Amino acid sequence: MARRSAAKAKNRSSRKPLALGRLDRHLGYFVRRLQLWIFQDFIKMLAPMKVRPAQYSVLLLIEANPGRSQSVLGQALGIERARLARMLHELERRKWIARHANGGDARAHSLYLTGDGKLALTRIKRLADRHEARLLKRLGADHRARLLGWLREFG
Amino acid sequence: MARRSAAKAKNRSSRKPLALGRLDRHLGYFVRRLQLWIFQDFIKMLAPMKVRPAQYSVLLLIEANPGRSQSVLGQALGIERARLARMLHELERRKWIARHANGGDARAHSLYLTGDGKLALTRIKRLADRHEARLLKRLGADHRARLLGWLREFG
DNA sequence: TATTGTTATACTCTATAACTATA
DNA sequence: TATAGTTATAGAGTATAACAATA
Repeated sequence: MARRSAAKAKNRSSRKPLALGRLDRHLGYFVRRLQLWIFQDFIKMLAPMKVRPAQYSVLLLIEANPGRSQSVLGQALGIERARLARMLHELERRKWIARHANGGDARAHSLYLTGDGKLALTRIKRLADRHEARLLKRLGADHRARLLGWLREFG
Repeated sequence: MARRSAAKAKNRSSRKPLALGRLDRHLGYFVRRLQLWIFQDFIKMLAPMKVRPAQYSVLLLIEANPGRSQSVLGQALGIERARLARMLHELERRKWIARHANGGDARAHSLYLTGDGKLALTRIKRLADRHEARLLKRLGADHRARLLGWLREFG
């Protein structure tokens, strides 16, 4: 039988499940696994808009805080300023954000969403909601709420 | 006064704390922040041995499951086989692991720690313990234990 | 035909350093 | 002197594809 020989072949290389060893005691290992699952699901669900998690967080923060500078934004999100500069160029190329002169400081740029950006963000949020719903289903409402509460405290 | 003018300069660009907007409702955002904190602390504490989180997880899994193949190891850790091949070359170069012929399958390599590798892993574990202690202090014993329990369920 | 391990490429992200123009 | 933004480079990690040897 094909099924039996496939099972046999598999047995040769992965007979027993692997022991985690000390990894089982490391919070970082499990946090990383959850984070990977979430980001991969996010990227998959947001694929129609080609938006990655970091870009999404930048768009949301500009929406909630229009007119602020790159350095402030980068600090809030923990994105290095060199990386943020390139990311904003990409978002500008897509006509989703605009950089204007900052009244008080000629070195700084004030960041805003464009009309296109606001429109795109509406669609992006709908896709992000779907992702969040899948996560909720995976974790359960109770777990999710308590996890969120604790992690907010940590940050 | 220097202090006052510095404060004034700061006020111009970061007067108010930033609003998180919808980010505050996304579990992924907070999971990512915790994961970043943990990995950065891990890398800092393990700097004397120049070991990164992924390498550490590979060493622990080889220790707990000697003789298994690369493909099995990679699947267990979610590391892509091409990436794992390069990582194992690096660990082999440092004389921490060895690849032997696998009895049943001439395509596969069986992975083992060398004597050097076991010795190094002893020191690595001590540093990893310090990292875990710092995390425990940061989170609190209660939070940590409950988080670990929940995240284990998820994986 | 499928799998194991390898090499190669492209892209994202992190971490630096160096540069300019302001402050 | 220090800061805001830019450019460049190096390294890690992810995602593919293609390949040789073997199953």
